Amino acid sequence: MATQRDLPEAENPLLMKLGGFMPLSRDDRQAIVHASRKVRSVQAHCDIISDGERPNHVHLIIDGWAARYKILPNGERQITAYLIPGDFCDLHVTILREMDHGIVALTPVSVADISRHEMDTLCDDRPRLMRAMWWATLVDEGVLREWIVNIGRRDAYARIAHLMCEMHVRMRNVGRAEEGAFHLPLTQDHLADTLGLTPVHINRMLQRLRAEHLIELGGRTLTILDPVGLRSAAGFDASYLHNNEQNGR
Amino acid sequence: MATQRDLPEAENPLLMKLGGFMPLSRDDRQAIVHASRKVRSVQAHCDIISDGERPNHVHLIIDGWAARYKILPNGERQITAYLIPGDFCDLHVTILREMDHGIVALTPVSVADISRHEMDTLCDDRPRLMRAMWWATLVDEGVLREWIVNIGRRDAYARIAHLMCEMHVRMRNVGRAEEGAFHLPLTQDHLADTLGLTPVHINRMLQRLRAEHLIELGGRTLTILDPVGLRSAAGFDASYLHNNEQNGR
DNA sequence: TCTACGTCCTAACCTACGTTAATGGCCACA
DNA sequence: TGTGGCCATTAACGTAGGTTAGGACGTAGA
Repeated sequence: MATQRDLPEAENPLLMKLGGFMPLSRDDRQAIVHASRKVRSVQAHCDIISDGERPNHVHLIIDGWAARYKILPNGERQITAYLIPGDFCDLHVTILREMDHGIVALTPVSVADISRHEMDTLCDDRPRLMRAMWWATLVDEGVLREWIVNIGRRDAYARIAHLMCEMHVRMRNVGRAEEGAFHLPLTQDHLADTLGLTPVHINRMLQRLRAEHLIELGGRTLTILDPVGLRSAAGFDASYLHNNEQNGR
Repeated sequence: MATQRDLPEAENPLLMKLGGFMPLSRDDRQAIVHASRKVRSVQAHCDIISDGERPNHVHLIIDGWAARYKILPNGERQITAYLIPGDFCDLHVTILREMDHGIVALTPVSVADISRHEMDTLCDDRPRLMRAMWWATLVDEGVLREWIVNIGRRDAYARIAHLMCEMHVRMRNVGRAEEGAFHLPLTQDHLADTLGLTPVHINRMLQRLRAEHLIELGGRTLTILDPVGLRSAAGFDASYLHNNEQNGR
């Protein structure tokens, strides 16, 4: 399962992500490449970590999409985050007794398993790296807050547009988007479970976004035809993503 | 402004909160009491930290209620968290360039300002304490996720009930609730801005919760008359709060 | 070639919640 | 002893989004 070939630096998504926050030394970069060497494959639709589990490793997404989700007693599902290359599933969850939610692969996913010990030495030896990973968790928290705002205070149309804007920026940050087009492997059911809507209504709003020439969506690829229009429909302000580079485009 | 009298241990909410996660040594306890000695008062309705600010200190709520909030371009407000005694406003926000939201005092609030330096030495010298504070931030994250589930997938009635259950557990954890009654200094407008509803509809649902003898609410005090009934109306499962003690009651 | 299944799409109808607006209680302050 | 402001409450009415139930299409596997 585990391949031992190191990813070339240019393809390492964590490197790209953290590099967008602060410049990293050659040693820091190599330490990251080294830490993410043990890559494992997970099939689509399989849990990477299940609710109630107590993981021994820290899991880092190298390739593919995953979703954090919770199941309600009545069987309904709420997705609380999307995880894309460069995202940690459970950066410090070893402190808690057990997972209070599950993480499922939406596509075939490559995960790097990083042992608790390896993580500790990484943080101890490389304070700048630790700082960069702190930054990443704080951004994740900011994203959670923005999702609350999104679901709580925007209508269905703006909600979808906002999610698209966010995922576009995040995909660009790890070199997974170009020219406003990127891989969005979500069904309308996923979108519904993410945004607190029904699949039927998601469909209606997608039609509208298409009719207004803001997006093209098909074959699991999203193309943003009119970035300015989409952002204004969403009321999107990227500052909560705390990127160094100029935000938005 | 700042009073120099140390809070007696029994009244220090952070001590109570962290103690609910792991037993703390005498030295750890004194370190916390010492760190929270510089207490400052903030009037109700004033920002403790404003959007865009870059705080120099870490702020710890010692007494009173505060709310994290974001304002949308159209002027609407979404509250993304309630902060009660023992909660940090911005535990590691010094890493980010600036705040991406504001924090407002809902009642007169006592805040302890802890300098960045003091925080660092606390973490360096007392690894157990650092671990306990990690735990607290992870729980905060879990709460954010649960709020997404709450707003996304529960109806208005269950949403309100769920918030009440959560705040009850959290208030109990810091010794601020007894016999199912506690101080809830929120207007119906606050509840609306928290739960993605309108004040009018909040009112309707409160009437219903009262009519069904689940709660009493008045004079800024919430009394939970029927804890089991309220929890079942909410679909509340406290495991996301990761307490040591038996959850729920 | 047929069947099974997942996904997208649409239509008709329904309801939980929003909107607007008015009333009354309470309390601080003149 | 008023008066203004905040807050809770209620009613009448409007609508965004939910529900139910289909049909069309593509793909996988027998």
